[in-house]
Amino acid sequence: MKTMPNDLLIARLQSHLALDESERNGLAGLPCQMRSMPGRNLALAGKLSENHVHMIIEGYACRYRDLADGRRQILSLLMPGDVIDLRQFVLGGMQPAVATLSVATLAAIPNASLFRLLEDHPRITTALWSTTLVEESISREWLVSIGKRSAIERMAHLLCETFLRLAAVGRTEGARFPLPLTQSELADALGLSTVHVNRTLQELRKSGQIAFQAGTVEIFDFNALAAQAMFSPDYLHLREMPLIGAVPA
Amino acid sequence: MKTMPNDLLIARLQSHLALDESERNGLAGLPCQMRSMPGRNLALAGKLSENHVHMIIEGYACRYRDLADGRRQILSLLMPGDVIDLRQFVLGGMQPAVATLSVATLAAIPNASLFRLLEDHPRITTALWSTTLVEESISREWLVSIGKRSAIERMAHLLCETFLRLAAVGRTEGARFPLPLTQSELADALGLSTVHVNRTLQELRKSGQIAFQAGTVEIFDFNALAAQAMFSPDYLHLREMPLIGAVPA
DNA sequence: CGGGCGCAATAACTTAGGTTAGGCGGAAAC
DNA sequence: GTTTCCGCCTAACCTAAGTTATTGCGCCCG
Repeated sequence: MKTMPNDLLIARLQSHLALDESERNGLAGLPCQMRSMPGRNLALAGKLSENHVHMIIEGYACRYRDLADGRRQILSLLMPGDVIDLRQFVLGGMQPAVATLSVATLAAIPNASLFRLLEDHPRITTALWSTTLVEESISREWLVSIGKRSAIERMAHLLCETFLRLAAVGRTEGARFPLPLTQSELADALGLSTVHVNRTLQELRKSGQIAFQAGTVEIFDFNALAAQAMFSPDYLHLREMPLIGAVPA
Repeated sequence: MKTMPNDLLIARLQSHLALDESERNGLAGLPCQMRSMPGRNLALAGKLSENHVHMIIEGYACRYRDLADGRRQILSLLMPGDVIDLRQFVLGGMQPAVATLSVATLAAIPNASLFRLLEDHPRITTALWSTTLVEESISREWLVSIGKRSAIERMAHLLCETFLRLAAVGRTEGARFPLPLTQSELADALGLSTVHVNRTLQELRKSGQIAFQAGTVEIFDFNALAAQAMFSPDYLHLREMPLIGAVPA
């Protein structure tokens, strides 16, 4: 049961760096408003307060960039446990746009409270830093995908990655997980066209690797899919990875 | 004159966050060994001590990933002022491989000294964190390039980005700057084939946009090149950007 | 000083993936 | 309850970029 927002934050931070009792207590004491985003495809641009740091509690969102002529690139998927606006918190200025991909609920922590907490507990700064480094690591892996992997490999890689990230926060059910993206959103994430995403999914279905309907993916043989994608999970920096073996072959 | 390694580090950190006197003094007092890497194309894997954080003082390097079947993706270019191994410092574990792209000289700071400094000056942690966030921001922009920009746009974008990054550390001369990459290294960075990099460079030359010979690039009209690439420099998070205007049109 | 090698250049040909254009079905809207 | 719209699917065709191959040059090395 990780629906308490502060617990989710603590769990996320501890997945990279062990925290002591007083640090955990400090985090647990952070004031934290819940904010629910009612629908999909909502740009969060003006909707999120600049004076708060937000974390996804439930649902999906993405970072994206639009080019002047309408091309769009989705830069990352954001899932429960992911913190959205640390860049803004640290560097100020703008960060890439964020939009929901499903109904979502966010937790909002006032910047000032977080600042105060970090003054008392400098190691929490390091823990938060870690989460941004992991995000960067994922970004880099996407770079490898888009730069060097074929369409099927890319798709397979994204599915493997998403499966493990969700498993780490308890959002998988066996080999199934929710993936509420349209094919054209997948296309924007993978640097492909919508049509080709469709072809690619057909191929993965026909070869019996996955099922994907109604926003739910099922991976029939994780290890095979991972091999095809040249997926290796180190870059996710998950400390525990009990689930790969647990997936039925 | 930024050849003193600690000064370069201070300058880099201050480009994101103003530091006070005692913080600057602390940084200036960091012990720091110089290490020179004699040639290009040296993987730094075993060569860098895990007990030090390294910064590039002179020369070029890159992060890269090799896939099992020989495909390679260059993930980022590292230039004077860039810190190489903060991920390892914070998260431990592996980070993507790094290789030199020219003769280079590095500064090595013992992890232990840095840890001690960060305990006394927590804001320096935030400043270091900022540098990794800027790197991430650049990664994301590469993602946009490889995902959505055409070959010429990609090349133009890389040249604009590199020009500004080098200008920020005083490594440009007017509109010229060193870029000691082979066409096949450029290909690995841009997600293109060597042949197509060649074609693309020819085209940029024929249209009078750039000169590129002997490892030196000259940009004849920065603003035009930036427009073609849909380059906008915000993502580099440079606080001062006096140089765009200064480039002759 | 001659042979080999890495890099740039270019040409000929192939292909993965993009583009355009429909059709089909379900769900929200009126 | 029909209309509209959006998402999925398919087919035909196109093109940007990949692949393979050859040449030539400068440089290091023997």
